[in-house]
Amino acid sequence: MGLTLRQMRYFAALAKERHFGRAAEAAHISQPALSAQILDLEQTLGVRLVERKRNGILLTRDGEEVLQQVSSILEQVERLEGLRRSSSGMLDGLVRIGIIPTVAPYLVPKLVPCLRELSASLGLELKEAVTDRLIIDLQDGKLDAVIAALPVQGDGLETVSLFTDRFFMAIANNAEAVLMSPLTETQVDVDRLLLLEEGHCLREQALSVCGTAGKRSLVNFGATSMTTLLQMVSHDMGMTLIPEMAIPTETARNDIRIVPFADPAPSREIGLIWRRSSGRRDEMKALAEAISGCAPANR
Amino acid sequence: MGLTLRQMRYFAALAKERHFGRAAEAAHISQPALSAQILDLEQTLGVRLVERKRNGILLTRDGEEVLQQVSSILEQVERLEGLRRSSSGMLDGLVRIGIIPTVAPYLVPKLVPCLRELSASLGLELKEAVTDRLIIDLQDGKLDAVIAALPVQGDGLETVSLFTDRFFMAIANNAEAVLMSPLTETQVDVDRLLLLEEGHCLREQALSVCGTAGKRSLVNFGATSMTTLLQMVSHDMGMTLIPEMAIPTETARNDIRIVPFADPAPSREIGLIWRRSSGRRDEMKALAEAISGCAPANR
DNA sequence: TTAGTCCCATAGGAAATTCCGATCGAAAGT
DNA sequence: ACTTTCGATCGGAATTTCCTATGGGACTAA
Repeated sequence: MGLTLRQMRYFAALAKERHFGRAAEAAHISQPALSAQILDLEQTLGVRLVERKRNGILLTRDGEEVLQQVSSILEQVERLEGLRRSSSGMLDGLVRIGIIPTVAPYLVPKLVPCLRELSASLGLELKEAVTDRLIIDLQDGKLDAVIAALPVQGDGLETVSLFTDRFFMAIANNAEAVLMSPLTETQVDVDRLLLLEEGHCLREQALSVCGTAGKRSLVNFGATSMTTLLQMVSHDMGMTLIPEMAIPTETARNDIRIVPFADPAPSREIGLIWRRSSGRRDEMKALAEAISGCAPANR
Repeated sequence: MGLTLRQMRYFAALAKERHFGRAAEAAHISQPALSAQILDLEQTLGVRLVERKRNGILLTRDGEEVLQQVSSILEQVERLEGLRRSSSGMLDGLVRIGIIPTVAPYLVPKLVPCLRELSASLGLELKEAVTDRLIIDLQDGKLDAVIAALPVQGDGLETVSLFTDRFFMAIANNAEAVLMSPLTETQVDVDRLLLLEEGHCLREQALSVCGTAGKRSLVNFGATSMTTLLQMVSHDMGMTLIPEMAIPTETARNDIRIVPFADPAPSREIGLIWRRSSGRRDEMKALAEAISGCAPANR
């Protein structure tokens, strides 16, 4: 076939010992075995590498040249060989996590210090995008895990729940409309419901919660983020569904009123998703544990 | 044992095709064979390299890293493999030749253009030293061939004659001593015989020619070169043996008289010497041919 | 659900490579 | 000539690699 590491290793030994017998001993093989491999190497290279002399050998000029290259190769191989990951504890190296936009701003600030505490040798790389995009990237191997609202569909994915995030309604403090608390879906003025743009799962969830499955001709500004949405709310342009985890951040100003829903309060389930084939099930479970251990405490 | 090129080649194929079946095909082996080698590689490295998915595979981050190294190694190996000397015509590459001091100055000027004409792709590296030194270097592989006066002794050497170089006597034009021409050895005033320093074969040859095998208490200035020697001659400090090939160069000035010996004229045999084990017998024969073809024409 | 498909892993035996011990042959030294 | 040294060669054993056939998981399509 052509050129094996075995041949190179033996050749290197021979070049070092300058003697077939001793080189064979150093390589822990018999002299004929080494002899044959060297012969083979010479043949495949089409070059005489060593000069057989009475007292040992001498490298030909070609041999010297080849030795250079072989040494370099062996060195590199050795470096590669020394790579054996001790497959130490879980959560090592770089982990790339994708997070949906209606979770990221509220979770990330808690998540980062929390995970860094879990493992100092953990590199985080975060990406924010809508669920579909994240799932594609996950399946393409561009991400290691995704944090999104369940359920999520896609081939070869595995999922674990992180926490439940209840929904509330947000309305301007000085709103004309008055909402009873607790709220029932019938009270929602669908025409005044503000939504995120297409693609955000929260948009669909809001529509679902407010029982507007049918009538789809509603005012639809298509905001880009929760923050934008709530800015619109505070200007009394309407009302919007807000996840519990977003409340502390988004309602720091006091011009928004949060109205709870009547039991059973609607909610979304935030989960961690990864490729089943990644074989990192245990790591992911540990990661999920860490996340849910710090996330709900964001009050 | 650990890490073979085979594994790396298969891994590279797999990384390229991202599919075991296709990679196996590309590598001209069966899918299980490839599978096994990849498994082996993963085991020896102690790292999961690929993620097996329903539709093909995905490299893990470790896999990407390993691929980098593997590619580099394979590239280097390929470069090495492409080294196969076409073992083209003889006399290629660099040839290191050692020449004794009483030949070099007169032969080299002819030799260099002559050999360059023989083969354009021939690199010459010349070294001048006394025979013993040259032979040691030859045996150590520091030289490829030696041009010296025969016979030469040393293990594992092979020899071919280049040409015969007759001896003459050189004496000052206005010398007090008068020499009959042709000369017989009895006419030589041994006390006035000038010699090169120890180590030069010409010194011994001169002593031998002049029949001074026994009496060794002669004026012995120990000159470093023929040129020095002849300068001494021209100042009538004595006479010296001069090889025919040195005459044109050394007697350009007209203050030296060259006196031939009576038949049979004494001479030295200049030959080419190389290691039998070099396996370059044919090249050496060709080289010798080239040298003797240009050398005697130095008149 | 059930059958079908895709894809990689495993199993078992065949083929190729590599290895060893014994021996040969060339080159020097005694 | 006799011995020593050292690499090459030989024949068969041990190991590695390979192939075909099959298994088994994960989706898909009835």
